Amino acid sequence: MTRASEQAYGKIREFLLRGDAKPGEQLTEDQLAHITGVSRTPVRDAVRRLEAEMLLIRNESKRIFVADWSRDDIDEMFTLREMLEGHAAERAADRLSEQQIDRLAEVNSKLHAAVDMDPPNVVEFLDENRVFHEIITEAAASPRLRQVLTMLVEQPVVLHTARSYSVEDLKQSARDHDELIAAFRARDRSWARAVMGSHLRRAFHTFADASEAAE
Amino acid sequence: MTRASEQAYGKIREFLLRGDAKPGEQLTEDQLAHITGVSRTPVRDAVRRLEAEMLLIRNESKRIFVADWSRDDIDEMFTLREMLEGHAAERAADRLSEQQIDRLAEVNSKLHAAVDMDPPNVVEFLDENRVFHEIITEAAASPRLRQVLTMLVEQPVVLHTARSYSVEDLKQSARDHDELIAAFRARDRSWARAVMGSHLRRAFHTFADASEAAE
DNA sequence: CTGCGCCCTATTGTATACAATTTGCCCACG
DNA sequence: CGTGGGCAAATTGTATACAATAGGGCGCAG
Repeated sequence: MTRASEQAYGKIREFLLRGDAKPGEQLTEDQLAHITGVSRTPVRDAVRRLEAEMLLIRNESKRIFVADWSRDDIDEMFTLREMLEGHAAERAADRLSEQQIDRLAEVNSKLHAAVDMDPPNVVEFLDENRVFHEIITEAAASPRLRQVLTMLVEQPVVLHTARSYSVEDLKQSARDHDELIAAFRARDRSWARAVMGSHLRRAFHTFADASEAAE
Repeated sequence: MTRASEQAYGKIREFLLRGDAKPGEQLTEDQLAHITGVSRTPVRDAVRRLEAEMLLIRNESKRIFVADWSRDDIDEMFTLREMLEGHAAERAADRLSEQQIDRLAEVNSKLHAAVDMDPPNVVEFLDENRVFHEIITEAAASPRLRQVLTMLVEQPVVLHTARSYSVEDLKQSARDHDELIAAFRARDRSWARAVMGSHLRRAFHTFADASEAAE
């Protein structure tokens, strides 16, 4: 996908992640073409990708809607991520170069810094968090695993809810990363998997609690 | 995807699974349009789907090639299936209706029958096997899980190699299914997961042995 | 007033022409 | 003989017009 198609993908994704469209709302290819400034052809490409990531869904007659995930759906998403990223962490423990581990440490220090700001810079936190996890997924050196994990992308509701996380929650998350780095330095597959597992499972509960509190 | 797009997908997939194109071979959209009898537009849709299933890959300049999987790649595929289908089996154990379990038994009896023919009907075996696993995936009632699993589809080389499986290997596979059905009837999640795990891991070794023998 | 069917409109699907990019070749030049 | 530049051909990307299909509303009959 070159310029137009890639641009459409990026713009629509941002549009969805920012929460500009309500879950369940219908979108049309024409609308999206107008928003992105390209024709329907590349928009259709972008929509296919976003469908695969399940940010968009189609009804029985191919119309396009903004995905609407229940709490159970999100639970299931974290469970799948736990399995797959746990596996990725195991493989990464065998494969990460020292430089890559240093890079993880560097990213995580930025993440700590974002938390320590007043107020905490949650957007920065989420960005660095994504990079951190991507480095691990990449190091797992499994094309299928990577492809599958890109589909289990953060949902708008999760990103939105993250803005109300407590500083303590964010700090704990960064500490998890520290421990993950320690596991990698020790080349301990099982440790890495276990930390990743509890990291993601706690993340789910943090989300669920914040989500309930918001109601 | 309606007629043309769906038709293109089906024909190209069959084309690949039958092994009509060699791994690593380049294909062009025009060629595929000619083969499928539709224009490039729906072909491009179909190619996107087959890319997601990793039956096709693109090089750095977007040209299309038949995927070529190493033994390690296939090992990794079975490992991912083991995790995900193991999880699916757990969920299915809680959710399968009695009728669905009966249907599994019915499908598996056809599978036994296909094995008992002389010579064994391997194509029929593989078809019924796929249906069997799909029923379980469906019963897991997790859209993401289902979507992810459809990507971990059988590779041409696996289907091709299956033709040289011994009758005993095929029988063992059908027996695994019998045990899985027993686990479902007992509503025993752990049992179901364990059987699914060993079933798929053995399937990998059966493949790997047959594959080596062929060399 | 209600239910059914038809038609018009909204929306997605397909074909095709053209644009952009990439590849590979050929030839000039060192 | 090798190497690099540039041109032509092959291939993918985009726009647009038209086709097919689904949905919603309106009128008519009961």
